[in-house]
Amino acid sequence: MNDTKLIDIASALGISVTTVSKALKGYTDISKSTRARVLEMAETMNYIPNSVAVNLRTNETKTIGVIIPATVHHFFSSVLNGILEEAEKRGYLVIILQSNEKYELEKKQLALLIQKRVDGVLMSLSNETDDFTHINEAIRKNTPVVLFDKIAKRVDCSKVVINDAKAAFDAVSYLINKGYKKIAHFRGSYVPQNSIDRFLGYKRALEAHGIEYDSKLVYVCDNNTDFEDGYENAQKIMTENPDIDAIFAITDLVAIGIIKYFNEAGIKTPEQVAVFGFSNWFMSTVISPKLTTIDQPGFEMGHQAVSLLIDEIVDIKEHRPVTHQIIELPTRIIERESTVK
Amino acid sequence: MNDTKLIDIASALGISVTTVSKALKGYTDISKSTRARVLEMAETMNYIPNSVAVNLRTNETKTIGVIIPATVHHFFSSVLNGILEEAEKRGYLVIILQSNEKYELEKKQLALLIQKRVDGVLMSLSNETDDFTHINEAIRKNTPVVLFDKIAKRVDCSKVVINDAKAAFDAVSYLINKGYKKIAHFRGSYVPQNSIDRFLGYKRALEAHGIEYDSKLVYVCDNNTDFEDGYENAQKIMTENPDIDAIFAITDLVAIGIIKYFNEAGIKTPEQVAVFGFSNWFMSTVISPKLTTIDQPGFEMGHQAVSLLIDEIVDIKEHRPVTHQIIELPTRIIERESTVK
DNA sequence: TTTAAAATCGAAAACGTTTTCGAAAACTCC
DNA sequence: GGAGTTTTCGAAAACGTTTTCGATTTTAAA
Repeated sequence: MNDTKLIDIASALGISVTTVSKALKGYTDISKSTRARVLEMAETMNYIPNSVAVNLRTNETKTIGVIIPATVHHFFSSVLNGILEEAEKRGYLVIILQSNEKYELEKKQLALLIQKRVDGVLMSLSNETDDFTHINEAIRKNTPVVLFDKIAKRVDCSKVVINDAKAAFDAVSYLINKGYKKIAHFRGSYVPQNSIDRFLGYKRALEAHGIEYDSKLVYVCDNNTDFEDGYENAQKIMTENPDIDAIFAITDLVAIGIIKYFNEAGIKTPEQVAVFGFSNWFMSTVISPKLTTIDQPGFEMGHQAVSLLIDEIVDIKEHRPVTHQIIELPTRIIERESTVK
Repeated sequence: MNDTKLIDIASALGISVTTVSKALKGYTDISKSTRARVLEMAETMNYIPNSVAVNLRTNETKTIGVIIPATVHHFFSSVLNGILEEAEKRGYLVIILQSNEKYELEKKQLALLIQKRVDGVLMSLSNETDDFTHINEAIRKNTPVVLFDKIAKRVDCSKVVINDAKAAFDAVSYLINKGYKKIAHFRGSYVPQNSIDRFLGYKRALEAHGIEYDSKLVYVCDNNTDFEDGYENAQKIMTENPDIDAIFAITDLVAIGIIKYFNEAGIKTPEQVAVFGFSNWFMSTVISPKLTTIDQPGFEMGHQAVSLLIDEIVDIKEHRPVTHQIIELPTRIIERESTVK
């Protein structure tokens, strides 16, 4: 306790706090000799500046807030690692909040972060949010926001995303080119943009290859926390549409649920029905057969998001005009066993 | 921008900032009527207190820091979720830092958190740290620290742990009771307490059941990020000690590496050699055969750690004597396919 | 009507910095 | 030795709150 403050150094040296402060910060109007004395005294007295006081005076906290919609697992885990690494590199701390896919909570948490005076916030939208005034309000108040992964096209800010529609299109085209003909889709819920986009990619790929889209082949998996959804819908589809030969799943998690059911039910993957996942999560290489999937660069996404955000923070601080960027990270198909006969 | 401040409300109402502040905080020496006027004006002017100023004045930040040694994956992911949930419930924000198993980084990050004036810090030690002066220093300066999972017995603070030695003892005893006789152990590196304790539990269980301990049957897996270690050591042990009939692995991750190798090499699990994991991570039920493991309550650990920490924070604030607790969370065996013939 | 008690308010100090601006001291140059 | 420069320093304001303590006003009691 009893941290040493500027005034302690000042009185120990018989000089003013002003001089001490300037000496420590390298102002040029302090003589070499007193600067040296201050530095030494600060060292021996183990001086550590009080960040809160500095924050108040300088009006910046060197802290960014992050709101993620889901529990820290799977994909967000990678993003978070990217965020933490880049933030550390740039000298910022990060406060994490999770909205549990609830709009009201997301709104409250954003307000909390602003109240805490974070310098900026990174967020991925909850499945529920279709009103963006809280975000626009934050931006209007000069707290920069950058959206990642689950974004809103209508919000004017920087974003880092993948092209979900294209990735899905590629995935389904791959399946078609491999000779699969009756391809089902296990989609996510109806609100999130990436769920919509992946569905559209699926649909367009079918149409582009002259396969008629059949709405009976799309099943909804809106539980993001375990693979039960994929498991149960796999069971369902095999009684309702036993003649499918491939499933394109919205996430690796549901894909794994599917494969688990198939394994238990004695349905051969990929011989009888192929399975294609999405995200390239860690366990997609653990399961057997190993899952073909789309590599979604979560770590890189976290990196870029932080980078954009901090760039914008300093632009604002230096009164430069801010320009919003939309970074689209490349995805690629990771071919493994679940689609290769 | 241009947040409204106390003085704005005050001058709008023709009263002093003191009165406004008191009215907002419910002081009893403000009349009902002016209090009502202040509240209403604060509402219409959309007043939000400046947390930084409050922090400076009250000398608390309502923020806790968390230092985890490894990337946010697997076990720490669960702990983090528990931390976030409990912290939110108690009105604290959480700043996350990861030390990447480096002592120097851990030390630096702890100093950073203290400089930032967090009210307390939660940490799980890096594999490298065998010097605890940085932690003792933090505690001495009145920043409470609670250790979880990877702790140091010699640091005097609250801790929340599992009994690694007992859990390992139980696991190995279970294997012995199942009739396995030549049981290997894939241990972690030499410094971390839980690695040591699990090894000791293994050794004691053997001895308690009259099986001679053979140091040639313990292999070191010190890479915590993927399952290559388990995979490679599995390969190695089957040439060096092909007659083993069970392996007790320090984590599910290495257990999965083992199973992957066995699956590829055509070694039957558990018929030829059984595999026992540790932690009950998500994918232990994904792999085939499903993994028998020890359930390590990560979420609960996060919960309890935050709870202990915040209790201590308020004890210190109210000048009550602080008492350090050590909470030992129960573990249990989850029997699945990898050990049941 | 006077006095004591209670209710209501505000001035000012404090939290620990940073930064502006002016003053004093030390040089330079003739 | 005096005018002009350059170095070096510090007083004070500011960031936005909270809280102490005294002052004033109102109410109650006598």
